[in-house]
Amino acid sequence: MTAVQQPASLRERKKLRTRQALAETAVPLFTERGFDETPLDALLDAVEVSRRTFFRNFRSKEDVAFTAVEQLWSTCLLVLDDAELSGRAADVFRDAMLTTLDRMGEDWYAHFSATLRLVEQSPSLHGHSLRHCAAMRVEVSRRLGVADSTEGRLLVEFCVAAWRCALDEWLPGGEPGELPGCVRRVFDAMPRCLDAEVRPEAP
Amino acid sequence: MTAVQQPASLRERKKLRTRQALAETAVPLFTERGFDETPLDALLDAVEVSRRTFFRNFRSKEDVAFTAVEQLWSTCLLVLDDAELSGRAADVFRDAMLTTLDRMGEDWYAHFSATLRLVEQSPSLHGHSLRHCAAMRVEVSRRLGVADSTEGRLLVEFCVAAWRCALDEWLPGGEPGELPGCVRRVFDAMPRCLDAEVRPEAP
DNA sequence: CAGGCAAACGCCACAGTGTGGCATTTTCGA
DNA sequence: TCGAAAATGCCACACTGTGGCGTTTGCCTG
Repeated sequence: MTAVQQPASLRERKKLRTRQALAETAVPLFTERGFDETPLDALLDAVEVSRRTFFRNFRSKEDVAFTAVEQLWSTCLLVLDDAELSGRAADVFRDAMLTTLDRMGEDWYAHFSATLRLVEQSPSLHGHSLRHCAAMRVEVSRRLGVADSTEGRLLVEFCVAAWRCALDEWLPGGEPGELPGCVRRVFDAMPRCLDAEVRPEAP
Repeated sequence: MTAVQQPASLRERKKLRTRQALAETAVPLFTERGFDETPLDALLDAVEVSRRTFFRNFRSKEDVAFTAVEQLWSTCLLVLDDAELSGRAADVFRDAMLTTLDRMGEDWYAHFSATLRLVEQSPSLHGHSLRHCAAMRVEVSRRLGVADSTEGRLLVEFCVAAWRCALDEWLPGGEPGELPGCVRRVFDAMPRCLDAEVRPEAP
């Protein structure tokens, strides 16, 4: 896994264990019963945790379903911090994301794709996902140092949009090894898309 | 205003009047006291409407603050329906949006900019805004007939992102006459943004 | 114009999420 | 071994959104 193994204190390990139990239980549970149809109490009963402790670990019901997504992005931001920044910003972002994907383990891919399928089904989760993307745009802009120009802000919006498109293309299959290819394909399509022409519909 | 004047029946006029009263009261009220800090009951007391009727008119508390935004997009979709679709999809979208803006009245601009300022302050409203944009992407994709290719989906994402950037540039001033200029500027910047280079930060 | 009909309304009660207070248990460090 | 800090569980509360149901209001026909 990507999480840095910090045995740390017994207390922190225990807290992290309940966090993990909540996240790993939540995704299958929500998938089976539906996100909006599943009361939070169902998860709490399953993991045997009180509401109070849950909300100390996660900000919201949506949050607990997003562990895999947040793991990805926190890793990606670390990669960006360590990367040497030079060249086209779009390439830098794409390569950072590819590096990030390379660091993820097999189990993460399973958890991640399950999360994406879940997000597609629930409007509230979809909204949460979009908000998360917006937050990531801010962080990425800062790290790429392109936040102060129109072109820069447009580019970051564009890159995150491309990332989402790559996920859309990947999801039906969902094979871990295929995601990097989807990312490359979509990023290659970016320059072409501006010349896309409308197709007079004929339904 | 953009709303088609349909006197219709007395009943419908009455219903529409309460809808309008709610929307026009909501934005200043939320602006003054903060969106999350203002209970819905405060608005209901101000307009003297029961909760039941409120939720028959609006789907959520966020929804009532979005009237101006929805007016814009419903008009824009109508413009797209009537427009002859040919040429580059990005240009078609930009021109449709410019036409739409031209149809809006002075009072709408005031309501709209107030709404945008409100959205910037509240996380939940911001999330609602992003979800609304996603819904509009679907509608625009359908109308432009570009939903079936990677380039097409990328383009629509890109266009809506450009629209949001234009709003960001316009908002500080907020003069009605300046928004079309912002839109043109940002759309002109789209091809350039792909070549944007990272700037080695030096904090 | 009278009276039935349907739509809109208001009131009530409920489920669900998220927050704060407070006592209790568990863990860390001295 | 003991005190401090942190995590937990329990309780109560505010707020949003929904459904039931009786009542009012406007519409439309005889």
